[in-house]
Parts: sequence; C-alpha cells; structure tokens
Amino acid sequence: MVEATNTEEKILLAAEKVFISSGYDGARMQEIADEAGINKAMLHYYFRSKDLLFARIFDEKAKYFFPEVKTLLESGKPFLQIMKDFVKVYIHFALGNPYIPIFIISTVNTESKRDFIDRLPFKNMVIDKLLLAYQEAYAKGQVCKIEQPLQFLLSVVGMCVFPFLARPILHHGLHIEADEFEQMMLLRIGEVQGYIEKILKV
Amino acid sequence: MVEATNTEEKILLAAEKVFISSGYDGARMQEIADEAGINKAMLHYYFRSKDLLFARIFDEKAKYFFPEVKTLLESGKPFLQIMKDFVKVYIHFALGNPYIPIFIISTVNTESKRDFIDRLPFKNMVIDKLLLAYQEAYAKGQVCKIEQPLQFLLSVVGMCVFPFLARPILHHGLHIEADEFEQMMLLRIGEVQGYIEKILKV
DNA sequence: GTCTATACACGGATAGAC
DNA sequence: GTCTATCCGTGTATAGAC
Repeated sequence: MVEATNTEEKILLAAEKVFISSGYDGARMQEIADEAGINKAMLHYYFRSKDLLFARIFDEKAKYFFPEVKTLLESGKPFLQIMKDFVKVYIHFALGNPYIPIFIISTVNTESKRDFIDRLPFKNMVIDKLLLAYQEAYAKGQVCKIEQPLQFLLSVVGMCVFPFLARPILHHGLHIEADEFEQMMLLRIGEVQGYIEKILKV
Repeated sequence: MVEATNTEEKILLAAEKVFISSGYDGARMQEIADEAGINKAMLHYYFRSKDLLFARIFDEKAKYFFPEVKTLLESGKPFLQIMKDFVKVYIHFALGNPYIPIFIISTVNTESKRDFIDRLPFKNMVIDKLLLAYQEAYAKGQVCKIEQPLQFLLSVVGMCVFPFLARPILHHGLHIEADEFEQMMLLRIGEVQGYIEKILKV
C-alpha cells in the first residue's frame, strides 16, 4: 500500500481511487475526503474544483499509459517482435493497474469529458510509426501482406485490453476469481503472441 | 427515425437515448423528459423511479445482445464457421447499435449497478457450448490445438467489440469520421475472419 | 493549513389541481 | 393522464474562525 506523507498526496491517492472506481459522474467529493481522512473543504483549498482534481488524476494516469510503446518503437526491433513485446508490456501494465483501461475508455465516452481525448499521450505519430514499421517488415519479407494494418493494430490492442474491460463479467458471470484472472492474463501473453505470429506468418 | 405513439413509448425512447449516451450517473431525469417532450412528473408516473426506468432500458438492450449467438450454435455448423459467422453477426449488430457495447461495459463496471451482470442473457451455457463445439472440431481434426479455448473466445470478442468501445479515440484522436468508421467495420468482418482462419488452421 | 458551518443550486420524487 | 408547484435530500463550493 502506498503511504501518503502530506495532505496533497493523500488527496491525490484518494481521488485516484474514487474517480477510477466510480468515474467522474459517480464520484463524490465527500467520498474522496473520507478516503483521504481529511475535510471536504481541503479538496477545494488544494485543487479548487472537482473538475480540476479530476483533470489532474486523468493526466497522471494517461501519462503512464502509452510511454512504453514509444520505447518499443525506438528499440529498432523488427515489427513482429515489437508487437509481441507490446502484448507483454501492455498486459503487465494492465495487471498492475487493472482499472486504468476502463477508466480511460469510460472517460472518453463521457459526453462532458469528450475533449479529454486530446490529453492522451496518444499522437498520430505512434500509430504512423507502427504502420511504418509494418511496411518496412513487409518489404523485407518478414511478415505477410495485411490489407489494412490499422485493423491489425486495433485487433492486437483489443485482444490485450478487452479482458480488463469485461473483467466484472468474467468475475461475476463466469466466476473467475481475482487470482485466477491474473494467472489467465499471464498465460494470455503467450497465447496472444502465438496468434500474432500466425497472423503475420509469411 | 423511430416515431413514438403513446407517452410510455416516448419515455422509453428518450430514456434509452439519454442513459446510453450519459450512463446512469450522468443521466438526468429532466433531460429524459425534455427529450421525450413531456413533463418530468410523467417519468415517475409511468416508471416510479430513475432506477426502475434504467433497469427497464438495460434489460431491453441486454436482451438483444446475445440471442443470435444461440442461433449460431444451434445451426450445427462446424466451429470455424460458427466463429466466422459470429464476427459477421456481431459487427453488423454493433453497427446498428453502436453505443450498446460501451453502455453494457460501463454499466457492469459501475459499482452500484454491478449486479446487473446477472440480468445479461449471458449464461455459462453459451460459453460451455462454444467450448464444446471447439473440442468437437478439434477431435475431427478440423482445427488446430488451442491451449486455452476461452482465451481464444475472449480474443475474438475483443477484436469485434474494441473498436466500438474506443470509437471516440478513433474519431477525435485519429480523425476517422462516422462513415469512414462504418466502412472500416464492414471491411473488418473479412479481416478478423481471416485472422481466425489463420489462428485455427491445422 | 485545517477545521466548522453554511450558502446555493440541482436532482429525484411527490402532492394536488385539472 | 397530464400538468404546475414544491418538498427535501444531496453535492459542490465558499466564508470565516482558529
């Protein structure tokens, strides 16, 4: 458990917990104050408003969302390996932060927070570079022809992230407990990597 | 555009629109009343409370979510064909109801609505029958060995549904317009079917 | 910086006339 | 069945003492 030293830190940890589990609309400033063990007025003293506090949390979470992909791209590895590495990195990240995916997806699907998409460190460049890496690998004959590489990327991300979005259904509907889920996700890395190999095989 | 005849129908159509676009917490009874062109008091006259109205909408949407899978299963077709048909059916369904996936996923991830999972027409039987269909196909040598068939199912559903969950990001982040998105999703059917064939190939 | 008390608007729900 | 008016709890935000 992360321990908060000063008040600001306490508030941020509490806000993170509440916003992530309830979303912006469902979150209550009182709940954040209780969670932080301080007074409600302090929230406004430190962050002025619920909106600003939420923005602060979102930015912090979004920041840690994609950076590793950039590193993978700059590794100079071939496309197939980049994608396999991506699966490993992403699932490990999500296991450590299981509620971030649904938090991001929920937020960008919330009308009043729609423009938070611009706050994602998710630039066209990352996608473009990945597509470029594919073209390069294809030119070298390392991977097969894919009609629409973007569809392939969407598929890989979807395979990685979907179990975390549907987690409550797996949990309550299919009775997969937390530790069993973690085991499944660890095994999933190799499974999805295998699918990617088959899909890209020349 | 669907035209409402009586008041109850007007309310249901308005509630569907508002709840689906804003979620339970973000929805306002006043907004539903305005959308329906009637008075706020009528909502309570017909449905007593916000919770009951929401439950009514959820049940109706959830009902139309999985039934076609049951039909596919009962078709007696081999596993590979069932999965390919599933992709086609699911994406066509989602194109006609693009906000249902995020509505369902958001709802089951909302703490106070967690038990709505039980209202999904999503029984273990469907999963079990799909897994059984796989085993049967494997025994006949029609498909290759898959270590964890459940992971495969999760992957297929993830590939189909993820673009609809990430739609705002594709829209605002990657500047893919509505009609372009629809074209992508139609092409996606064949694309994902191709991936499935490669993954299951003996 | 931290607290208590409170302002003020909003949202769900109801009463009651027609 | 449909409306207007209103109750009442709750939620964000602020004032002001310490």
